[in-house]
Amino acid sequence: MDLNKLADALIPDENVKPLSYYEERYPERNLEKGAEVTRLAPSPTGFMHLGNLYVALANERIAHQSGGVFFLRIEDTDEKRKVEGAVEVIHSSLKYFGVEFDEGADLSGEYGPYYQRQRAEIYHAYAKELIKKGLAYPCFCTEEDLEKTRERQTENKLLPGYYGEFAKCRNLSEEQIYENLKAGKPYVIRLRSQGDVEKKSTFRDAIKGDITVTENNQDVVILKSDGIPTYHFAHAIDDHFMRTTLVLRGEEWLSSLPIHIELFKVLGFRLPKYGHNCSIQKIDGETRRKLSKRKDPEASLTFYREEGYHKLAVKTYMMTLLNSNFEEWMLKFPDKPLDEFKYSIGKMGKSGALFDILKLNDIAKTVMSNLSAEEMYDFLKDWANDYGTDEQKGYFADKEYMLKVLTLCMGIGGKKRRKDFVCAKQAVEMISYFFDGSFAPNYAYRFDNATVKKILSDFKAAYAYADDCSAWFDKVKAVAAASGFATDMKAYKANPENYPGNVSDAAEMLRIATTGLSNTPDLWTIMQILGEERTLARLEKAVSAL
RNA sequence: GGCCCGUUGGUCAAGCGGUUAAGACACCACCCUUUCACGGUGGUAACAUGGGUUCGAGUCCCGUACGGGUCACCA
Repeated sequence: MDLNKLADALIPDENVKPLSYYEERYPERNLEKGAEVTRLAPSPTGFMHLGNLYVALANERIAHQSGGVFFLRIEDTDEKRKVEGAVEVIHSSLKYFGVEFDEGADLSGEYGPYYQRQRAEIYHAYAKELIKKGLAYPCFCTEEDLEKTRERQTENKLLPGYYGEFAKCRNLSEEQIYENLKAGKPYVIRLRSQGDVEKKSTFRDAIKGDITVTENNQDVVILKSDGIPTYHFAHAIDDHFMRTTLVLRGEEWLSSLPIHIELFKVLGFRLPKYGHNCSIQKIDGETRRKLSKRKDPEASLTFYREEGYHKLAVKTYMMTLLNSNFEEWMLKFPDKPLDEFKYSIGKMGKSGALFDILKLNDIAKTVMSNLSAEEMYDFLKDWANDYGTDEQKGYFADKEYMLKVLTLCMGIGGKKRRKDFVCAKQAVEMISYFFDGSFAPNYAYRFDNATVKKILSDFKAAYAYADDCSAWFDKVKAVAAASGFATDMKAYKANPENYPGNVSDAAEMLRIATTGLSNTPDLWTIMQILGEERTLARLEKAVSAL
């Protein structure tokens, strides 16, 4: 059989050039020894998963830390999953979290094009080469054919797939092939696998260590009937010509590693290093499972933007999951930028980590507490502009006032910063009581109405805006005492049964009356910020609500 | 079901044959505090399981259980 002729008949692509052209066009990168070239290769589905950020961050750190290159390649070989504007989403959402590419789709770069659809010519050149060498062949099987053999295989408990005796088109005669072509039957190009499933070997995975791999024996599809390559084939070609040195990807790829190993071998390419990282999981009732795009809002990167999580918080949390010794480092050097941490692949977890939003929240609180009032103002304002209600947007009209509120709520000027704010959404809601339009208290006192009423009324009568903090508190004490409440905490603790309550309880009533909440910063300052008129109005409102 | 990967407190995890089995989050208690927080101190809590190997096993080997992944003209 004339294989050269067959290759031309099967893949009539005029753009195809001699193979040496591609090797010259995409030369070895001129990098320092030890520099790693890594990549992120997502499908343009328009959805960015937390897992995308997770693996992107690892790749980015490794490349940049080693003086290498981190690039973006778009795996758009599946027409059905493609979504308009998806690449823009990839860039913007990763950029928000501080992950940027050196080259790739929609960026410059010498190793492009970075969209797989635009690389058809290269795939075709190598598919033809394989055909010429007898290492690939056309397959005319229909979906039904494949389905039938699969059924037969499962019935007989055989390994499913297209291989050996089940590879019906593997040994088609020249006449049969041309007859099928003439008849216009659609076909795919399959690899003529040389592997043997009985043969196993150990493979060094950068994350998991030594793993055992079985040789591939599947005649996998390398070119689909529309002439577009499958992931496996595109991966081998692209990562070779983009000169990737380390493929760090999700562990769902581990099982197709044998295919990739054979493809690289058959194409005559040197195999890159591989690291398969585990996915972020979530506990769902009794069972753990992967964070699901459909079921879990927190799986989406947009979730963190909508909630207003600070990017540093999310990035820091990802790092704690990514490298087990990161957290220790961070605690030791709280002021150093993240990128100074020495990232190592060896410290990546071997088993899937459970997503813990409480831990994220804790980190987020610390990040937020380190902002200045101005930074916080900008951060919250940006969030409100994108995701807040009109009313919330209005909070930022009077910057002076907002700055006062934030300075108080963050505890700036005190010995220690407060850590009340987790994310922008929650922070903005938390300070809503400073804005009359949003003040909708749900008074929940722990004492009976008569007691509360007396204390509120007494305080209202005594309140003077000009009082300083200690004069103010003396009045709180006096009011508490007038209702028989303990003003000496030591005495109260010794014999709590002797009193209806203590100053703390009285202060809580005042706090609830003026803010609607039992957890707020210093009350005296709140009243100072609100001003005399509004403070009295709120006390009045609370009294009449009783 | 076959193949592959994994299993240390509720969670993230140190640990590389001899440790009182770190640390962080969460939880609880106490202290600090004129109110709310922050902070400080302390506490509860773990090597999935059964066999080996060894003077000695969370660490090495085998089995079992459980969990995860994967078996496409999807990536």
